[in-house]
Amino acid sequence: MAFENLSEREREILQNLIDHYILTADPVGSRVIANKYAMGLSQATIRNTMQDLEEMGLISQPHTSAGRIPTDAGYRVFVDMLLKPAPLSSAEKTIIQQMISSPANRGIDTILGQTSKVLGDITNQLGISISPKFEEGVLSGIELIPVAEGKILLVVAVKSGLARTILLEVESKVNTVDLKLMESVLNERLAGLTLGQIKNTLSDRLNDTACSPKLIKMFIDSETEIWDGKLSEKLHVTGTDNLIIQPEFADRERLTDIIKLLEEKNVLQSFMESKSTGEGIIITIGSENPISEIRECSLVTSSYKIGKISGTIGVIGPTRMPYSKLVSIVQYTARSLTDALSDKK
Amino acid sequence: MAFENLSEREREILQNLIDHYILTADPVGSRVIANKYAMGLSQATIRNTMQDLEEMGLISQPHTSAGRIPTDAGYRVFVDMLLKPAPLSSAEKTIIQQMISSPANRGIDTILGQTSKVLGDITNQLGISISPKFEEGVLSGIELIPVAEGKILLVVAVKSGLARTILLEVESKVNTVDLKLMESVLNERLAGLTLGQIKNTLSDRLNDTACSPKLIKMFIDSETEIWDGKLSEKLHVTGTDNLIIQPEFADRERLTDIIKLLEEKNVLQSFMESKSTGEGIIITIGSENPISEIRECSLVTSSYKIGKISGTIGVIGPTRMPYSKLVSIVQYTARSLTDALSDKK
DNA sequence: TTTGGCAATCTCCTTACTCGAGTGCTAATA
DNA sequence: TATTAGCACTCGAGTAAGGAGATTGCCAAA
Repeated sequence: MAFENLSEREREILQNLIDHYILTADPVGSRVIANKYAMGLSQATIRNTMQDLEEMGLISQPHTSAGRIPTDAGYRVFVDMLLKPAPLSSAEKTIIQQMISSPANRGIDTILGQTSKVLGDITNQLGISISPKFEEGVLSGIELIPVAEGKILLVVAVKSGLARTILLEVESKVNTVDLKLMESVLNERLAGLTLGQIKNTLSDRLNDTACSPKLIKMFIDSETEIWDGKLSEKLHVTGTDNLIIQPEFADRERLTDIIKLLEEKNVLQSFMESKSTGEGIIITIGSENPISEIRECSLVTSSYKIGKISGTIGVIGPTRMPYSKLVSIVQYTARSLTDALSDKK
Repeated sequence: MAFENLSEREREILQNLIDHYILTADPVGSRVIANKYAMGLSQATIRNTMQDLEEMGLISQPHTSAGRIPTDAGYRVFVDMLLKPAPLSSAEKTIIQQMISSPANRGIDTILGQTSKVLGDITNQLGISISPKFEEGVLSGIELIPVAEGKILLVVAVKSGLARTILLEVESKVNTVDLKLMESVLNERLAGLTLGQIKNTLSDRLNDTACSPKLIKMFIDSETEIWDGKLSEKLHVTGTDNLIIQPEFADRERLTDIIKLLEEKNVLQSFMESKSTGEGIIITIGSENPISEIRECSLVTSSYKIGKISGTIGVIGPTRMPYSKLVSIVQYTARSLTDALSDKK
């Protein structure tokens, strides 16, 4: 649908209506727009335009004697054509920076936890962060460390300076020499590949080696655990309480649905990862959303980088969310996060 | 308060009342008890006894024309004197076993995640699990692995076969020889101590060594991150949706309070850890609880062991919870968890 | 000691009704 | 032709009133 040919007046009214609705959560009537937004037009005129907007499917009436509220399509137009990102206050910038980068020497996990927290806090929505997609990482080295009888710690180091560790089990004792051999074979054959590539070709690559079959078996067996990013990628969610307060979640059932979704984690995770690619901000509005539990919510997502690996952060809230503010916040946070993480490299 | 001298009848009525209230969440009247629980007594007699119980502070009336509901003290007496643990069905046992122990080779974190999930699911309450108290662990070995320019992966292995890894940063390059030296010094001086002990005495123990001062500095700087268990202990919470459905959380404010608490994690964590010691089940009822957000909730906790290190699991729900069932479930789960974890040793 | 009976109490639900907000339409106006 | 004032109409939210139902406490009888 092409809404580029909306008249100036139609745009203005749509904008004011949405602005006001975002603030109050109450259907907006012509009176409010005429008075509060001093457009120099009478209520009647505004009513006429509102009728037009309704015919176009951009706004709707909950019932006859109520004002109008934006439809998902209305938000879409608003976001695409009318959105003016709201600048962040310096206080906001400071707090984002502080939360993300304060104590050095913390794991990326902690940092992402902080990120989702700061997102949740300053947006008053659900703040989300997802750890980097390990599969995109290029292997820089593998280390095998015996930690106990039958337990071996596998360290997978990735170019951007990330490392991942997994405790493997192997039947009976393992000879140190065997272990060292295995280690060097792995390093030789796998270095420079992305973990994703390794995942798909591992068994081939381990075909003809002099390594202990026991160890090879262990590797093949734990293939998925080791190389599949999903298992190590974590979803951090903060600010559920913000959601509960929103009038759109007064309905208990809708609330339980979404909270279940948040606990499930993996559904939301794959969806968000599929969304955010590249630099920009991506906004997904209400019914555009494939996950039924959040059909009445919008997402604002962006991605951050650590070296060449990317991850996703974002915000979820009711479709009636302060988009202009959120866009700026998410964008700024994503950038800060990228900066913070590359400092450490 | 000594309630040992409750008459047989008083006990029976209290028991029936609580049983019924747990089921329905509605105040229980004399009529229900007389009919449903066929005690061979008239309503009037039961009313009399109920008055007595109310005077003792074990039950109370929400308002004049309502039935009675148990007070916290009433639940206490119920739990201490009248509780008969309900046996688990074999289906329940199976599902607990499966969830906890299915795929081998998973990290303890995943297992604990599964544990809280199964607890939440089969109890219909909030399932909680906390990772083992690392501080109790006895160091079995330390390993320092260079993973990238200025980044060193520290592996702390503990006797029970657990290992913890932390990515440390150090200014500029580090000589491999220095690293090896540091490693062996650490192993020499710290092996056999618990991490808690190390935490308190580390700087002393590193006094006069031939190690690179740069590395020593790194260790001293990151002291807390490395040895403090709190940072690596995780709290898993599952089943928030179960809570929302409960009528006692119809009040939005109470709900937000508790959800904030759950997101905070550390408050709840230290409280639960302080509770569960040793083998048994510990039940904390409503106002016995120091955390104000859960003054209307009860906790059923127990602890599990991995080697000599212990951790906590449990369940949170409204004081009106099916204690007899929960006790059995938590107990069985804790034991299964201990078993599952020691299998792996 | 127990029980039947009864007045009293209080919540919850239903119904009816008013108030106010907002619309859409029509006719007048610029 | 575009805008506006005026007005009848619609509908939801909130309030008040009036039962219905449940349960109690107490008294007198068994």
